[in-house]
Amino acid sequence: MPAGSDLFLRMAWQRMGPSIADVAKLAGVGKGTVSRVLNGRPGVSEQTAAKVRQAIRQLGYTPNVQARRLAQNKSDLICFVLSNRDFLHEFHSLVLKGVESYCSKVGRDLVFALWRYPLDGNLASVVPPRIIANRGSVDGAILAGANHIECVKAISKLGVPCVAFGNNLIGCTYLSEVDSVWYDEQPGTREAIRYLASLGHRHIRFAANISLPWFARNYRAYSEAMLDFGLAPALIAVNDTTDYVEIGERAVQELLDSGEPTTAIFAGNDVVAVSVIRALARRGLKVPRDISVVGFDDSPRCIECDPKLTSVHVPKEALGAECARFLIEKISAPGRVSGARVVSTHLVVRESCAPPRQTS
Amino acid sequence: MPAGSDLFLRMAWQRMGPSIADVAKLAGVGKGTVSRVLNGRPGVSEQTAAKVRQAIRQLGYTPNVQARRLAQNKSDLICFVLSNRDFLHEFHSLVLKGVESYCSKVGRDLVFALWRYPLDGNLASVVPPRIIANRGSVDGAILAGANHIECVKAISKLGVPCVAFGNNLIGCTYLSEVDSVWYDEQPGTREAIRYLASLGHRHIRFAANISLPWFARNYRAYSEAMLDFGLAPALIAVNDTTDYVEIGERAVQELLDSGEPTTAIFAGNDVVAVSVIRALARRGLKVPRDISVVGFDDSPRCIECDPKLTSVHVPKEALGAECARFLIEKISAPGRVSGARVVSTHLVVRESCAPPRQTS
DNA sequence: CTGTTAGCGCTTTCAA
DNA sequence: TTGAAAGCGCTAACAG
Repeated sequence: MPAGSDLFLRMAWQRMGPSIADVAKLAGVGKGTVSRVLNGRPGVSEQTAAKVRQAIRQLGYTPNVQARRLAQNKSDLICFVLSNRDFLHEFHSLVLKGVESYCSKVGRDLVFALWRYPLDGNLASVVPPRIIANRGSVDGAILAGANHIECVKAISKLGVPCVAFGNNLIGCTYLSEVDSVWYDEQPGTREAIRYLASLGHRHIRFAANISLPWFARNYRAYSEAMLDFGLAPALIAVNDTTDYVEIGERAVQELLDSGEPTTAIFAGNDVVAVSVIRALARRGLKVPRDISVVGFDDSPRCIECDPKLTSVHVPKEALGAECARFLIEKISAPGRVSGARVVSTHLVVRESCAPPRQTS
Repeated sequence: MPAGSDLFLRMAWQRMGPSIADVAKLAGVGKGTVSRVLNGRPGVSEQTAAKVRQAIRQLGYTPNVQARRLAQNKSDLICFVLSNRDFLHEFHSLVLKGVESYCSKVGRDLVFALWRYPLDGNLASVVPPRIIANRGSVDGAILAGANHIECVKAISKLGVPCVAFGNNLIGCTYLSEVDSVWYDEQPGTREAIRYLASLGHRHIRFAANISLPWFARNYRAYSEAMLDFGLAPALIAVNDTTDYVEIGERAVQELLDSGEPTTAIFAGNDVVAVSVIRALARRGLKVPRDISVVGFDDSPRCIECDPKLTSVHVPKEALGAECARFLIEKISAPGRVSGARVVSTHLVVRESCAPPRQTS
């Protein structure tokens, strides 16, 4: 690689702009001084600082990020890892948005990576995303999507600071098993049950595949809330498929077959809820006239369907922002922060619930 | 910063792993040789290569990306810029997925950035995303979302290789005005019209806000196809709102108010189409019995609604992959490739169309 | 085939 | 308050 301390030559040789040395020479100061000005560090007289700034402007100088990163041994890059998801659905899109906002506010950039591996907890064949494995590539990682807890631990052990999205963790037995951010399904679920009860409902059933941990957590919150209001929890389990639309359809079928009295259905999430409403409609049952439905997530489809869906709101952007904040704290104070952080949920009332039909 | 050529000291001092020098010393070779082995460059005997690999394994060495980037003056990073969008909707999620697949296949990582600016073409107050402006941060950029053509040109002029998503470009007068990738609405639109015509439809109306360039392009494709099939194009324009749901509702209202004979509606996109179906249903009109509807995009909601929506498929992942391929070609052969690239569209038939109702 | 050396552009002592 | 100089870890040209 040619040396070329001459600015013009270097520019001609490759699109490599002026360097700090060029600025220093033009301003008639040392490189160190330019660096100090650049980083707003104290100990430079206003007079020289002005000279330096003038030179910077004149040359159209911008610092070379790579060089700075090498010298400081950091990257200012955060990696957003989406694990075991086909693509960014609305939920994680909004989480990503929250992460992005926070990062750009604190001057960090965001690397996006997908990661796929079998979720059975067998780490033997799992390799971390290349960008994480490459030392120095990123300062830390946010593990979103669905992760197995052992994989999160493995990344941590690599020495990469990381924070995981809690609710989709597989094999996690307690909140703070790894550094993570969760949404707390309890407050919103409680509100939903209270709301349905106040409408007069007593037979509220929960529909989902509770072999999936996030649905299992929702179900637990539902059960506790039901008991607190003196109602009997009842589950419509469709545990042999992970296709949300199918879960909804099959739940309705099972419900009607069983003949159990039911005036409201609490769906595991909005997709299931919408599917339930459609399946009900196909059988001539109208929501909320004949039966009430509440969803979970508060996704955009809540207002795109008819009737508009009452749903438990999950603050996805706040969740993302919290992940980013937590991670950056970990990065800047290694070993000083850890545990789980939680954001709350609440009910958003729309049109899909009504008092139970009087069965005279 | 302490020197520390001693491995142990350096590791204790900071989590900075072994360097190429440590490997060289352990293997009893020079740094250059290690570098050659690392990069699979020829000119190393298998014997020494084995020694080096052994040393690498023994030390658990991984190359420092930043140092390599500085030395080679490149970042191996591609920036995916989402412009003027609140967040990643399904469409761009899939584009991003396509970009990610391609990039990870060729060993490049992906930086995600949001960019907001007024779309009126007034560049005065527009600043490029920081990551783009920072020299050396990324090797190139994919400009997705909705961009004003002048902003794309401005980024190019910065010396950053870039490729834009064409269909959402504002102020673009011809395909190859900037390096871009487009989906071609013609083939799919033509198929849709042919299909409706073969079903017996003659009164097919297009519903959208054609002040939005993407809808305008769809409308033009629709018009041409109609004329080719000897049919008269007819537009239901709702040009005073950009809310797709509202466009659908208002289009139906306008259609019914006008009393014009209409047996099929070609919606500007799927959201408009679904909204049209719902608005129709509220007025007692059933799709496809009373009227046929076709959408555009082929988004996931096509199979989540009832009836399932017949729609023109846009190959979003392929589009993203093409953006990435194009950009990487530009990066590796500066000035040698340019222009516009196009991916095709096709019709996906589902349940929302039927022969027109016999109005006896 | 291989070791040595001179950078890449920036930060950070250290001495003045 | 400042300049000089020694790195950061790697690549690439050059000499052997």
